[in-house]
Amino acid sequence: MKFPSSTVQARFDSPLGPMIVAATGRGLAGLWFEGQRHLPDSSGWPHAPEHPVLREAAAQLRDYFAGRRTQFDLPLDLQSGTAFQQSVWQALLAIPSGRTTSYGDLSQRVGRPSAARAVGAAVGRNPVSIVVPCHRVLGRDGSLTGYAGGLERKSALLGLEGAI
Amino acid sequence: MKFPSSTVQARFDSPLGPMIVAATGRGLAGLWFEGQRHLPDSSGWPHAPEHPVLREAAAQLRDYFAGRRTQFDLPLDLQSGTAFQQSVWQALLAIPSGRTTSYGDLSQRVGRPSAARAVGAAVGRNPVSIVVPCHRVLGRDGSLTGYAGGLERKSALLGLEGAI
DNA sequence: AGCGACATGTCCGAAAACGGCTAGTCCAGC
DNA sequence: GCTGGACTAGCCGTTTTCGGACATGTCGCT
Repeated sequence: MKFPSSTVQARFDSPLGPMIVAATGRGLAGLWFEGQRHLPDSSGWPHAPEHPVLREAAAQLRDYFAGRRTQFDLPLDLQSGTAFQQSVWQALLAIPSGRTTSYGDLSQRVGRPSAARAVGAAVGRNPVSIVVPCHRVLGRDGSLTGYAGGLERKSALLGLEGAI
Repeated sequence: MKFPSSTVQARFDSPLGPMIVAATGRGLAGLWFEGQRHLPDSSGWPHAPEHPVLREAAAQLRDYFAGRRTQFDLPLDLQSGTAFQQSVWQALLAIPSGRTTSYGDLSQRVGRPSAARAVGAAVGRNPVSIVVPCHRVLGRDGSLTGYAGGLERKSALLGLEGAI
């Protein structure tokens, strides 16, 4: 969970609570609910509400929460994670809106069939909530299992996407 | 021992063997004998022999080894160390050429009178040999004790400075 | 059905090891 | 007596190591 010193941030007020958006020179690098688990220390990042990537992200998020958008079109910077984590996060991007998958399924897709548990840990560290749809991963039996932002938010997001 | 990704390096041939010089945007950040202890991994740093700081450092070092210079005038970047290490390295800069001091004395000057041993460890990690004169520190009884570049080089430097 | 065991990558805290030390003690040698 | 070497026991920041805890799933037993 390491971010370059050039990272900038802004605040975004979502229907599910206030969020922090972060970007680097390469693209959107973070999106967290305030107070969620695994929140990085963002105190050193300058606030840049006018940053083009942050502005565009906020716009698309507003559309998403309004039900007018089902997928995002933004440059992403996922380099904050390890190689394994990045491969997992990349795999998350392939899950379409309205669909869900399981940790075990993901582990197969990533080429580590027996690392379902490690995949769970990696999914939990996803730095870009919502845009990288970690909320679309359920237990094999369909249980909600967990969400860094709280299970209520997870089910709210799935409801919004019509995947309940 | 952490250096920013913007670090650049060059090679410098000293009478005591080849050395590596490194600089960041803030100034001279490293000067090591090839193969010495605690050598950082410099393989990722671009070579920039024409970098102004590196050029000037090489020039002053040539003068130093020729006996034409007893102190250096260069911007330094010591941020690669912890707060404690930086305070120790800073204290080293106060030791004039031709003079020596002891680890215990340094520990007092740094405000940690009983941390002589920790000071020893910090001195050993000094990233900028010669310019930050870690070779001017001896045991309380005047013994050479140690030098990351080898004791021969330590005594050679002290001889050059007329401090034997 | 329910329960235990095992596989897996990463992070985090705790504990131990590791030094470019020193002051103190104790003995040989002169 | 004085000196010097060997040994000891504290000293302390940093680095390394180690043990759990996780957003799981499959297998084999009861």
